[in-house]
Amino acid sequence: MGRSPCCEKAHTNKGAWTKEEDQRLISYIRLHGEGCWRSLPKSAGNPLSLSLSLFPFRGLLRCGKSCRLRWINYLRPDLKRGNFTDEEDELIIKLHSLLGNKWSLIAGRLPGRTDNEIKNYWNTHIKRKLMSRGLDPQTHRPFNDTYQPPSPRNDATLRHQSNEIKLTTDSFEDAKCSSGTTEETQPDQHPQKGHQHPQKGQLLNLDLAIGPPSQTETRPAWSGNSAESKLERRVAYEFLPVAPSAAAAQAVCLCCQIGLQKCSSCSSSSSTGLYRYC
DNA sequence: AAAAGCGACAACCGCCGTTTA
DNA sequence: ATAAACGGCGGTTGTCGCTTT
Repeated sequence: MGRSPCCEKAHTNKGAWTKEEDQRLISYIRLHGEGCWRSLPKSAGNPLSLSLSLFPFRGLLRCGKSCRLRWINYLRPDLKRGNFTDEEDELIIKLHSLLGNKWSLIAGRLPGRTDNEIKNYWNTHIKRKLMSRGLDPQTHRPFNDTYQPPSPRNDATLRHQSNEIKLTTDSFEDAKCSSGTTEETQPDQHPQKGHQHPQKGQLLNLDLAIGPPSQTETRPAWSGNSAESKLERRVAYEFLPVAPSAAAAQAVCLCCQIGLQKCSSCSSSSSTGLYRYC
């Protein structure tokens, strides 16, 4: 019954990666591509490999999970290194206000950035930045504002919504119908002034389906049937005032929606394109 | 110069949904 | 049908380097 373990934990390394290990992992992925992390340590660590020159990844004593993390967060060639720009800052803040701590979803909107990187950056920089503005980093509302918006920020709420989505958004029609049925996700019902969530009728197109091939290459956002991808769909449709097809025709891209920059699809102005997913 | 404090970030841990034997 | 591993994610921790005292 069940599978056999991918690696013997007693014989795997832990802690910081060495340059040698990195090189072995890179070599392995160049040969075999990403994915199949389960088989990676076996292949990469196969002592029967003929020579180090032919099998430079030989002797990689790491568990597949660790290899995946190292690759995704550090070794991937498309990673953008260096400081976050102000635009990225603001985008992260906007996305966090909508998605909560869904770092992978947020990272999917920031080409070359990883969820771990964004999470760390959030905890070390943006939290403080928001607090200095007098805003609660979790709710994105002023500290003296006691209203607790029912949003996807709360994990329990998330799970609840994910379950709900299974029942309500399995099709476009369902999504359309359900968008107005859930009390807790009606942003326009917040009684207080100054609430930052977009109003119903103010289309918020996160463009989760056709984003650039950053991290989404291996995770097509709309194709899955998981609770997560359904949640993405829900977020995208949350504020749709009309049928999705009609909404798509009117859609304004994310960058324009949050006021970062204009783009040719949404206005006559040109765009420099960093977040231009239109 | 040394110790303490702090910030940044890589890596680990544990959980959850999915897959597979 | 079931149990166990996989893959992915978010939260947390450990470590390193820089700054301050």
